Amino acid sequence: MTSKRHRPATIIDVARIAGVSKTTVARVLAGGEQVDPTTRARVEKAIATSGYERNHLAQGLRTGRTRMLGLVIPDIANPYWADVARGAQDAAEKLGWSVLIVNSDWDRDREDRHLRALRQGRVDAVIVNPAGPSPDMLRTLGCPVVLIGSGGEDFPEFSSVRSNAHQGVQLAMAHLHRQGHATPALLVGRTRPAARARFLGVVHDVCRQQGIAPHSLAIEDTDYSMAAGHAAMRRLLAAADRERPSAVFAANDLMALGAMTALREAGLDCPRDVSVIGMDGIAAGALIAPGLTSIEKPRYAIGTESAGLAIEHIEGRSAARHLVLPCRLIKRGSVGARQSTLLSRRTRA
Amino acid sequence: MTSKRHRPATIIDVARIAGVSKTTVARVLAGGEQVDPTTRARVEKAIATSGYERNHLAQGLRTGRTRMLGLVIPDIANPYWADVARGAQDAAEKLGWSVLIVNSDWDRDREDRHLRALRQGRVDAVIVNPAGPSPDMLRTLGCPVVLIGSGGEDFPEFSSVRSNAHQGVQLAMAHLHRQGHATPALLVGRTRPAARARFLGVVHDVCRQQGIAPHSLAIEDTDYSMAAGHAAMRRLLAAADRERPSAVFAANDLMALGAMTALREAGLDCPRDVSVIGMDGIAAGALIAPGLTSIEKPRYAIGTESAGLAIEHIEGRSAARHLVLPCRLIKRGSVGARQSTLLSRRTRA
DNA sequence: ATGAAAGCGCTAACAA
DNA sequence: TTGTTAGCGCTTTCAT
Repeated sequence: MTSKRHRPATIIDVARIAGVSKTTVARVLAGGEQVDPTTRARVEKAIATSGYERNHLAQGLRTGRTRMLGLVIPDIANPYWADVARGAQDAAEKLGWSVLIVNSDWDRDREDRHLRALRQGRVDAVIVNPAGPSPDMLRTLGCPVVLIGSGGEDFPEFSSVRSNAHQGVQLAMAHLHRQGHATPALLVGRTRPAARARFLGVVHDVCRQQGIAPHSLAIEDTDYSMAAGHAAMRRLLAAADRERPSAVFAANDLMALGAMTALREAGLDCPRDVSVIGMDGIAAGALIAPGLTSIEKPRYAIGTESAGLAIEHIEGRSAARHLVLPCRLIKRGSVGARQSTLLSRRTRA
Repeated sequence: MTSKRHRPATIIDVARIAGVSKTTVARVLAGGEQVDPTTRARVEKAIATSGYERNHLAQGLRTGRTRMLGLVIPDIANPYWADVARGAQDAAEKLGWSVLIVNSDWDRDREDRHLRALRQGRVDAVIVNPAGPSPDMLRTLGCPVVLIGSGGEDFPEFSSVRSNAHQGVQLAMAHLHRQGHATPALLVGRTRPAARARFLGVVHDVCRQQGIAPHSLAIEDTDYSMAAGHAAMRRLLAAADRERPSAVFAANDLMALGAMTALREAGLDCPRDVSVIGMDGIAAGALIAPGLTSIEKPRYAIGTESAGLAIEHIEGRSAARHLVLPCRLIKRGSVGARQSTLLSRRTRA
């Protein structure tokens, strides 16, 4: 009387049941090149009856491949990064890979620790939004690295994927322009100087393209939060030295939302009195009235593309590549055609 | 002249450098119980100079433990589940574990496939929000299972973690009651009959506790979306056969947001004319004016607790347990004190 | 077409 | 306190 074993079946169990060697089972498992159809059938039956499932750990140890990708992002609870993660997962899954997600919380030490941990035999490549520029750490990882986010192209040796900020800003400015708002006021965050400079630089480029004098745009320096956007809008409305802008372009949606609140509180109508456009395309923008017009970054695609690139690199194809993905204009109610000055004066009184 | 090796260092390399056996190195790695301080120092130096990092795959294969948890949720891009995931990750990380997240998209087949894949030697336990009731699949997994979400307690054999819907509804009803709204109208989704029944059941229980006749509450059956909530509110306002409710209690925030929009369009003020309370505590609720008062479910805690439970089970402690975590009232502007009928009539006219 | 045997990097008896 | 040895489950030569 043999005692029943409760441990998962191994390749050896299958071999015994089928009356073959484990090599043969392995061959069947591998998509079976040269195995006799009869043998194959026997093995397959044995696999089914034993409930065998391949042990990825053993396979990984032997082959040096885990078919796992590491994804280091600031925070999975942030909707932006959650979308990126979902994209990476979907692309990976389609190719039979998994994604191990870790959070850096924008902290370089945490990021480094995670990168180390991921490489301890767990993943074949990492996709990372670098919190701090630490090329040395990345270089010593000894596995393919794909950089995502704005800092990506600073390290040409690694592949990178980012959204096209220039084209996004252009989309926004062109849309405003078409509605008669050639010189919107700008709401920009000052807390991240690099991001601020990048944003303003791009806006100026676009202005020149559209034949607008960059310095005719009012710039209101503020913070990336809704409260800050609210305060900035109030300042803009209170400024006695210049006319009220017909439109406001906020560098993110949170500020745009704050601006809209300030407008409402001031008894002004959006978009009739002031149009507002944001960037990011956060979900809340669709839930308010009027809906927030915004520039949506290709979050999901950043995920899918970076996963694809990572897997490509692991499989030896291709040198480092730098992908720049287009943004999209989400038209909702917060941008409208400019009223004639007379009309807007009248409604204001 | 020895050629330089570019493969990662193994325990054997370390042993050779330190002039000891790999067992000794392993002992140092394990937190080194009985190793001579001198030897230990030599080994540690060897570890540092070689840049050695433990191979988790090999360790896992040998010990049968991966220190990885599988987390099966409907969708990581859904903020609710992203928060749960973050909680699980944080709790796991604190104990030196990792979490492998996969998405079921509320599809039973996908869920089953993922569960299978996770068990192929990758994770030591799974935490799952079951899309369909499939206890057999879970039983045959051969590893600890923790169920999260409403269906959890249907399988007493597995540990479960869920929010306390009863207490949450009680919080909402009590808050409304304190503000003079004893009999709010209910907005409930009809698409998920089980959830609908559960919600109404709980509301009725709470009514009885508070001495309110359950059937004095108007019930508007609708859908879980914002558009549906909007339409439902309009029906409520148009109903000629009963007075306009002083307050509305929506079974989720999306419906509540829709209701608020309908109110505004009808020229009514929230909360002066009609108070609104929702459930979920979504981020958008804080971004609109007035802020949406809501019952927040303990998403993050569901994650941390379920990860803790899973790890407990793996380490052999404790039998199945069923955790029920409290909800929290987020007071914002959408619920206000009831106006006297006279007053409300006047403002309406 | 099939099998025997070695070995991936590690841990855990057991021995010394 | 330290070392020897076996083996986790798999893939991969190399024989047959």
